[in-house]
Amino acid sequence: MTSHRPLRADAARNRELLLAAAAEEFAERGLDASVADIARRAGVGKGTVFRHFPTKDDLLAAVVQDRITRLIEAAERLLDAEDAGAALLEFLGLAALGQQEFDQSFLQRSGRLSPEMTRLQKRLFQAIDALVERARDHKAVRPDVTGTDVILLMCVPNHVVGYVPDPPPDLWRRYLALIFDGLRPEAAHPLPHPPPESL
Amino acid sequence: MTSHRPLRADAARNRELLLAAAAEEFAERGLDASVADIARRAGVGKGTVFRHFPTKDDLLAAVVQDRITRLIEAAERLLDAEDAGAALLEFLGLAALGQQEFDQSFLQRSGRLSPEMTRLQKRLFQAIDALVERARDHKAVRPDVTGTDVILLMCVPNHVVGYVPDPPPDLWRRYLALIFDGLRPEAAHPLPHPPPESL
Amino acid sequence: MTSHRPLRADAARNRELLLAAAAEEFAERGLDASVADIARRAGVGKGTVFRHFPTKDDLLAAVVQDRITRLIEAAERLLDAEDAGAALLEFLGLAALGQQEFDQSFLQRSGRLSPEMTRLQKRLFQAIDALVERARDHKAVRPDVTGTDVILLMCVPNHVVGYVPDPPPDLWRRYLALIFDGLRPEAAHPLPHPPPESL
Amino acid sequence: MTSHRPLRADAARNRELLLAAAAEEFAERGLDASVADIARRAGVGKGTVFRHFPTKDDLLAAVVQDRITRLIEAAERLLDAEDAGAALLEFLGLAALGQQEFDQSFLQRSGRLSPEMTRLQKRLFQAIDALVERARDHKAVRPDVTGTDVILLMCVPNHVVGYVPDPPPDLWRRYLALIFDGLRPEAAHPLPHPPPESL
DNA sequence: AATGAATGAGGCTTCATTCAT
DNA sequence: CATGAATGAAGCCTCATTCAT
Repeated sequence: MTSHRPLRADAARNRELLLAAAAEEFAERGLDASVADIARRAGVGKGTVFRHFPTKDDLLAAVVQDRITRLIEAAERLLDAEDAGAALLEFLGLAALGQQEFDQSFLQRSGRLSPEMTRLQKRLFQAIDALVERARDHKAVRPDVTGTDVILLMCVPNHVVGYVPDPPPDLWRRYLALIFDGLRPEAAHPLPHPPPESL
Repeated sequence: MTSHRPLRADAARNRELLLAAAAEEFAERGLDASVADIARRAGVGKGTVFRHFPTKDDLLAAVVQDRITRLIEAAERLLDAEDAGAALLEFLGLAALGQQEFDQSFLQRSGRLSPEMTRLQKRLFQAIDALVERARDHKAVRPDVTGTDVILLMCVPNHVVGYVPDPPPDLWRRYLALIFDGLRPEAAHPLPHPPPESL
Repeated sequence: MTSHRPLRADAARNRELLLAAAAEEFAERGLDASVADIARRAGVGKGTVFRHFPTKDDLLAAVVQDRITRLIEAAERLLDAEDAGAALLEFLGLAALGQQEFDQSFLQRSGRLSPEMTRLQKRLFQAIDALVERARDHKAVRPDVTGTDVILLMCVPNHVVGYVPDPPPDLWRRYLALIFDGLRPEAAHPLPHPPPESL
Repeated sequence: MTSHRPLRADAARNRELLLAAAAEEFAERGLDASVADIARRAGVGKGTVFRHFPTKDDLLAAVVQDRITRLIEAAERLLDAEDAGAALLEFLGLAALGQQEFDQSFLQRSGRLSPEMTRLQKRLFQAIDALVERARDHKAVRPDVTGTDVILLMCVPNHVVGYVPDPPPDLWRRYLALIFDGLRPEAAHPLPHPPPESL
């Protein structure tokens, strides 16, 4: 997909350096991270950033695509797990871990996504839907919870940890556990509103 | 506190228009919302913003103070409610409702707050602590949940709704209910990480 | 001259307050002194400034006119003094004293002066020319020095004192003395350039 | 000092263009000269100014440092001249000539100077002190005149010429000569005030 | 007539993006 | 291809001036 001619070795390496640097910088500084800082962190010139990614937004999109691809792999792999509840929990853990502080803002901008990204997003959402359905079937998750709910709650652990001044690196596990307990059947009270149709 | 002489009628009106416009603009665009846009939305000139709020940060602070003050009132009033669990739930509902137009990100920046704001923040947090303690005493909330946990989760319902394209106005209730179910004793599983000490 | 209808008593008083405040503020802060500060110093509203002086430049012009008028009086009075050299020195002292720190910038803007100001300026210059001529006739001043030279050097004492951090209030007298010694015949060496024709 | 790697050819050229434009603009408009005007005069974009000088103050500092460095060289070189009086006069001439495009108002603000600038300023002042002392020893200058006096009077010739509408380019020589005659022993009258201690 | 609120042009600075080297 | 210099739009803020009260 979108397979342009293969990059020269050093160019490919720069691309990876940039993606890594951008991910870290966006994580630390938010979407206002400056291109200059990203370039510096990657050890390349500012111009090189724009050779690889015509736009700052494109760079962000590439970072997001990277993440989303890994999430798809994880989700699809976990569909074969034995314990459906544990599988869902693990997926959410991987999602939180992989995004340490990286705001899932790509969800927000469904509108402006590239076709490629839209495709990937859809595939991820389908995998999550399937994970949730299995967990629901196994009574690991309450029946009134949908895949969309889980998608929306997926980024909560990292988000709330962002409010803590110097957060311990595993603090997100606490909030993932709390959220997940809310998805279990045991404490389920009727939900006052139906789930949203689509994202 | 900070009660200067009463403003002229039109000035007072502009101040309110500005606070409202700023709250909306900050909610929609985040903290990067431009002063010019806020001024336009309020229907006043750029300079008028600075007559009322010498700095963009001051404007933000005023919006936040507005919100926080209402939250304090609600929390302290609900401390006298009969049903401690229902009181906590209602508080969280009021918080979500009031914040529909405003991301609670001010919690994040304890560092740069004015003394006045720090004072208000502390008072709000104490009231929430008390609400949670009462709810815990009444077994409406699991024993391993702290006030700080609730403070951190408080802004989740609105936050996740922000990811939904054209959200129904009451959708947040669904996610508040899910979160709250996670706080109940019934589904409690051991939490893998202690709560953060302070914010 | 420019005798509009006489001002009401309080208006006249405000005009004086403003002229005094403006003179001080311009002296301390330079031409960047803000109208708001002048108004505050005079104890009136900003709007009142503009009622009396349509423009900040007009206010400055009025201050200057005030000074220039007093200088004219002094110069014309001193034309009758016995000792022509002492008279010139005294005039320069009065000029420095009266302008304590007030930059003689009106000289600089001969172009944009009002007719009234041009008239006054011309009258002042004529009086100074006469003072210098008399001093020259009495051998108190070297023969190759003109009135224009003196006009140009008139503001030097205050100007250089402006470079001293916390100047003693009479420091300008030192530099006036040095300048004046340069005008005396005793040390006169040939001047390498003719005087400018006009200002 | 502060010798970074050599600039690219075009960048070096722009830096010089900017320094020249800034010197002219500051000379004409005073310290309020706008960065935009300086950029326009140099024929570069506004942003380029900030690439070379992060702050307007830094630009001013660079201009001043340029001037001051040349003055130091001149002063230290002239310390070896035979005729001490002629040396001082020549120094003042060079100062006036070099400053034709730049008001020496930086002397005024010892407070806000960078350490580097303070160092240079001190060195210049020491050299001038030495020049004056030698001239005094050779009876070329009256005994009651100090280096500080000369420093203060140094910028007078250009300053007064600034009041003349279309000044001939060498007019400053006339006023330097007049000032210098005031420093000679021949016309010395007792000075009514001691010199300032320091700048 | 006085006040001070409102206005908007203009100043300094940042930063995504373009382009000469 | 990579670099970093140049650009200019856009942001925050100040202040002379206008105008409703």
